[in-house]
Formats: sequence, C-alpha cells, structure tokens
Amino acid sequence: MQKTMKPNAQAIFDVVSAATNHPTALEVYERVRRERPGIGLATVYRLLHQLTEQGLLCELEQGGEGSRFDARTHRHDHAVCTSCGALLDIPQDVVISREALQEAARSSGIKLGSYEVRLYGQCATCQERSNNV
Amino acid sequence: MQKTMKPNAQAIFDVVSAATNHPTALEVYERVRRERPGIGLATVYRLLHQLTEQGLLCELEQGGEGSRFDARTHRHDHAVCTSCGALLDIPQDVVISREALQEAARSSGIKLGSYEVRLYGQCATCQERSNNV
DNA sequence: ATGGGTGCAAATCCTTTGCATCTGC
DNA sequence: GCAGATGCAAAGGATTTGCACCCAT
Repeated sequence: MQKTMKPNAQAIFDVVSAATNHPTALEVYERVRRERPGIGLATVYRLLHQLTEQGLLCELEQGGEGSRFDARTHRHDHAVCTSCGALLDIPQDVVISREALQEAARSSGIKLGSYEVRLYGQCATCQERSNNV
Repeated sequence: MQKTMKPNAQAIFDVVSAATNHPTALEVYERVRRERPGIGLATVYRLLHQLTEQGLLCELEQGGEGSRFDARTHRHDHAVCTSCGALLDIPQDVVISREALQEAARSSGIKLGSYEVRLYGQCATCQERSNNV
C-alpha cells in the first residue's frame, strides 16, 4: 500500500520513529539536517503534515512550544507535565468502557473517530527538581 | 477567599463565563471591548493567564487557532471536531476507574493532578454539511 | 511618591506561503 | 518539457514583552 517514500519524507519519518521523546517540528528539522544538510524547515513542515495525513504519524497539540509528532500510529494516551511541559506516552492504555465513549459522543453530537486520555501533573524529573530545592 | 476583582479582570471573567462556546483570547478581547473600549489585547492575555493561574478559568490548547478558555472550573471532558476544529464540552463525564488512572500515572511517572478525555471526530454541524454535498 | 495595572507598539515564536529552481520521467 | 518537490525568504497569526503613563493608596 505504501510505495517507497521520497528520501526527505523517509528521513523525517525515520527521525520521528527513532525519537524517544515527541519531537517538535524544529527538533525534527535539526535532527534531519544531520542526514540531509540541505533540507529546509518549510519542507519539514510540509512533510510532517503529509505523513500525518497519510496516517503514518500523529500530531499532538501542546500549548506554547508548538506541535509535537509521534510515530506510534495506534491509539494511546499521554501525560503532560504541568511544570516543564513534557509530553509523555503512557505505556498502557487507560481503559474506558465502549459504552461510556459512545454515550459521551452521543451527548456531544460528535461522530466518534478516536479519543485520547490526557493526564496532567508533575513529571518525575520535575518532582525530583522540586525536592532538591 | 477571592477579593473583589479589578474591573478588567471581572469583565474578562464575565465574558468567558457568559460564553456558550470556548472563546479564544481574540474573541474575548473583542467581546470585552464592548464593555471596556479602551482595553488592550495584551491586558486580555495577561488577565486570562492570571485568572487561569488562580484556577478561575482553564486554558484549552487547540491546534492552529490559539488557546481557548473555559470558565467551568470542575473537571470535564471535551470533543474536538476534526473537520472544523470546534471544541465542545461533553455534558456528562466519561467515567474512568480511579485505579486505571493511578496505574497510568504510575507507569508514566507523573504525579497525577488532573485528567481529561478528548474525543475526536466530526461534529454535528460538519456531519450535516457533508451530507448536503 | 510609590507600586501595580494598563495601553501601545515592537518583538518573538511557530508555521505557512510565494516563488524560482531543480528533479525525475 | 512538465509536474511535482524543494529551499529560501518573506509573510502571517498568536502571544509576549518593554516601556512610559496613570491611578489609587
């Protein structure tokens, strides 16, 4: 189904796939430049969006510092650090009953596509930092 | 606990409270200007953030068009329209087991503060629009 | 007079767009 | 030679910041 990707697209996809965090477009740009020094930021944005539309990546909106990208295409949940803004994957899905989702979708009038649970709190790193102060 | 608010802050809080949708900072600015014509956009941003820090409002990150603000201070869930970007309240909470949340928080290392369920899909208005095409 | 609150304008940050060039076919 | 892809620079939109002014204390 997916033909061989153009080299720029491939490089971008690889960078996002290899990332342990969720990189911003700027971070992707910086990392991709090691492989393809001539690439432009605009191209990175263009390709990130294309890959997102193709369903190979997903885009996570995060306040302030711009969108972050994620190569996990299957549904999963996130934790957002309210201190440093880090966006972390939650390894195990937070289970929600199908009925609860359907009910919520019905009452809001939305035709349910996907969903996400977001936890807000202080990440491990920031907890340590506050302990040391 | 809350002393009388300064008039600008009060006006902004009132506008957000009275809104049926979740207004962006710009929308708040436009509406507040009816009451207080001299107010500046910077002040609106400043006060929106202050009110958010005081816990009187909450800020919802939404891709592309800027943050939206919400006067409901108790926890609740949202539906995001993948066509038009509308952000809707879900009237009834999507129930999640405390244990599932704790477990998710533990596995991501976060100290759980709050959480939110987000549904993604097509809102009622957009569904109609596509039917008519 | 002093400090906080404010308006205005400039600055910043992220992202998109216009356009001329380049590439593969 | 053409269509699509790309780099560069400029434009755009949202938000923040610098700064002088004003008001109440």
